[in-house]
Formats: sequence, structure tokens, C-alpha cells
Amino acid sequence: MQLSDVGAVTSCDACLAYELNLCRAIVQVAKVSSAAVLQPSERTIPARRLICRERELLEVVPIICQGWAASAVTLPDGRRQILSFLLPGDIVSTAVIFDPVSPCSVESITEVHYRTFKHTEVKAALLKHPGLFDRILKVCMDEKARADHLAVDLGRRAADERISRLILNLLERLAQRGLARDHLMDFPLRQHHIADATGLTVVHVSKVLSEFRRAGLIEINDRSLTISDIAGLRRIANLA
Amino acid sequence: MQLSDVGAVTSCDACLAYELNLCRAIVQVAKVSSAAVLQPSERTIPARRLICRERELLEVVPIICQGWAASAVTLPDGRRQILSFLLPGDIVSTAVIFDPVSPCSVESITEVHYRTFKHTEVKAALLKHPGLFDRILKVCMDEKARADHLAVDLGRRAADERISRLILNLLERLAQRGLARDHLMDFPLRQHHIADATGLTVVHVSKVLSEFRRAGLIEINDRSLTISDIAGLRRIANLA
DNA sequence: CGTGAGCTTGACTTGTTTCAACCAACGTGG
DNA sequence: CCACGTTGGTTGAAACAAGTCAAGCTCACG
Repeated sequence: MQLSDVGAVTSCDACLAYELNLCRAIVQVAKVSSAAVLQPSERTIPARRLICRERELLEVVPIICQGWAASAVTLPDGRRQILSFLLPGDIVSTAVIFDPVSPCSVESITEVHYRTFKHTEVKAALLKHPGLFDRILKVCMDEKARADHLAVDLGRRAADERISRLILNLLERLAQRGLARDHLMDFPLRQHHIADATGLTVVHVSKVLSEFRRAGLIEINDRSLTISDIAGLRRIANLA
Repeated sequence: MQLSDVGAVTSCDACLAYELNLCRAIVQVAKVSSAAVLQPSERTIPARRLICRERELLEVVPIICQGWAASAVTLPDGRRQILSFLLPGDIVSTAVIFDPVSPCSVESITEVHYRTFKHTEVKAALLKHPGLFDRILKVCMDEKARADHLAVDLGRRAADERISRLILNLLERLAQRGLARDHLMDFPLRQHHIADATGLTVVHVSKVLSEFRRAGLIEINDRSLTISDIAGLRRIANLA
């Protein structure tokens, strides 16, 4: 195997930076496999485009390398629920590796740079390296735990609690990837994203955010967000 | 391996009846392993008792054989969200196999008969029979899909929609296990269970259920529920 | 320069919660 | 056997959080 092949795969810096992620595991497979087994293809997509549609048949597993995306479910009458924001290093859904029909749509928020791996190839590679099953299971269970937390938030928390938790959660995930420092982070979300993620309306999100700003908790300028009073925000979020 | 060992494991009829379930997979392991590898222990617990506490360290994986249970998260101020109702054949959470700290509490609703498998033993058995990894992954991804649906329901659906979907969902799961016929099912849930599962208050649940009854959609007597107008209920549920 | 996407704000409506009272069924102990 | 507390369910009135509707603003973009 040539070094260039490893290079092609590992150039995904943000992916690699996030240790826990499956991406790293797949990169490892690529290292030990023959290059022919796992050929990622790279793609770039502008903001506000569909990466995949609900119920679409994917013969490919997408992994985000740069930019933000959202996975969401849309009901027939137009109501939408965002299930997760995908940050660099995130696999769109581990489920896609084993079931080619996508359970939800995925949409870019910023310009997104992502790679796709044919899932037949990923599966084959995993069979050759069964130690990776553990890792996928771990990622899958993390996804489950996150989904459960979302359910608790949506079922039992008030609007200000939900929004503050979303912000703090994003900060934490970005920090894990080395993409946020102190209390400053990129924040490309439109208010309608926040609304769809928290089960609220855009209007109400606007009101709550204004309230936060007025209370000196956060500042939002130019698509980035600063938390000015993290203790206050955590208090509102009821964080353990 | 003696037949009696198989007998001991497979006596869990309800488990076995539910094909998709991990329980069956584990039973298969038990069949091919030496009996010493996988010794289930059986327990019975009365209604309204804790099977396990949140954050508790479990050295054991519980699987429901008879009766209903609920897994839930409780916030410090007392708010509760039920994440799933556990029916016969359900494993409490696949996550417990790999991470001994329970992510949520589990509480019996009726009297519950369950088995516990030491998770070190389950893990060892799985390593011997790697074909089962696929199965666990499948169960784990099912759990994820169910959690996502819950999030959509809680985030974007109104009270009557949530409650009707819960009822129809339970009917379907019971039917898969051969525990419901026509539109009649056991229904041991108290209204506070429904409230905690749908993110509503007990009072509101009572009002919605009364409305359903008045509209001739359902009847509840003596801890069992009949759906009198399934088309009407599905219409309210906005089922695809 | 017009158009559309995104945000803000205010007035009003609605779904759900809160509070409270009350009833029925049930088990328990005197 | 009755008195009693507990658990579960119902109903109505009032309060409140969030939704809806609508107008107006900024800004980026073709």
C-alpha cells in the first residue's frame, strides 16, 4: 500500500481530530486494508442543499469533513424535526452502513466537504477487522444516548432550557474537535434550524434568543456566537 | 450439553415468540455454547418496583420475559420522561452489554418476570460467535430508530396525535409478539405512564382519553383496551 | 433596484398546565 | 366490619407558555 493512499484518506483533518469518531476507525481500516478495499470519494456541496433524501437508497456512507449539516425528519404536512447537527468528523448515521435506506434527510447548513464510502466496502472491511465492530457499536450507542437526551429535552424541558442546552451542547462538541476555544464558536445556524431542532417556532426562538442577549448571556455577530455568561447559561440549561 | 439446559433457557416463551429480538439470539448462543458460558438467572418482581436505578452499575443484562416495564429518565426537579415501554422479549438496553452503567432507570409496571445474563459472559459468548454482532447491531439500530421517532413525536406532534400513536404503537408491538389480537390488548398503563411517555401532564392525558372515549375511538375496561374505530384513531395519529 | 431570506416585535389565540375539588376502588389495621 | 389512607381517575376554572398572524426591518444578491 502506498503512502499516498493513506494521505488521501487522512487529509480529513477535522475528522482525525475527533478521536471518538468512527471516521478514525474507518481510516484505520483503510490503513491496514489494501487500497482497493476502501476508496473514499470526496465531494463538496454548497450551503442549503440536500445531501440525501428521506427513504432514499444510498449505496454510500457519507462522513462530514468540513462544515455543518443537519439530519431531519419531515412530516407530510411540513412540520420538521432536526434530529442532530452533523459536525466535522460525524458519520451521517451508522444505520446506513447496514441498511441502505436512509431514515432521514440530510441537508448542508454551510458549504460542506464530505467523503463517501461504499457501504458494501465498509462492511467487507469490517468483516476483515472484527475489532472494529466494537467501535461501531460504541458509535451507534452514542447515537442512541444522544437521541434519548433529545427526547427528554423535547418532552420535558421548557423553551429557554432547550435552547441553552443546544448552544452548550454544540460548544462542547466543537471544543472536542478543537473547533471552539474559550466561549467562542462558529454559529452558522439560522433561527429556523434552532426552531426545528428544539421543537419550537421561529418566532419563539427569536424571542428567547433576544431575551438571552438582553440578559447578557450570549452575543451573536456575523455567524459566530460568544457565551458571555456561561454560568448563567448553564443555570438556565439545568445542566448537571 | 444437556437438553435440560436448553429447556431452562427456552422456557421463556414470550421471548422466543418475538423473532426479531436479541433474546432469541442469546438463546442461540446458549445452545451452542457450553452451559457454563451463559447461565441466566430468573427473577420475578412485583408491580411498581425499580428493576434498576439510573447510573447504577449493573453486572448483569436484564431481559423481560413476562409483564410490562418502563425505562425512564428523571430530572433533579422530578420531571420524568419515559423512553420506552419494555414488553416481553425486550432487552432493557443493548448499551448495558458494553457499558455497565445504566443510562436510565427501569421500573416494573405489572408484575415482571425477567432473566439476567452476566454481561461479561454475554460478551465472551459474542466473541465466540461473531455472527451475533450483526444481530446486536440490528437491535441497537432499531433502538436508535425508535428513539428518533420518539423525538419527532415529542418535538412536533400535538397531544392527541402523541397519545393515539402510543396506543397504536403498543398494539403493533404486542401483535408482533402474539400478545394482541384484533383490536384488543392488555393495557396495564396508568395515566401517569402515558403522561410521562408523551411529555404531557396526567390531567391532560385524562382529558384526551375521555375525548377519545366520547368519540367512540377506544374503550378501556379492567386494564385492557379495545380500539373500536381503528381508522379514526389512525387518522388522528397521522400514521403514514 | 427589486426580491427574497432572515430577524424582530407586538397583539392576539390556543393548547397545555396548574390548581383544586371530588369520586371510586382497594387494602389494611383496629 | 368499618374507618381510613392511598392510588388512580375525572372535571372545571384560571393561568401561562408557546403558537399564529402580521407588519416592518436589514441585508445579500442577481
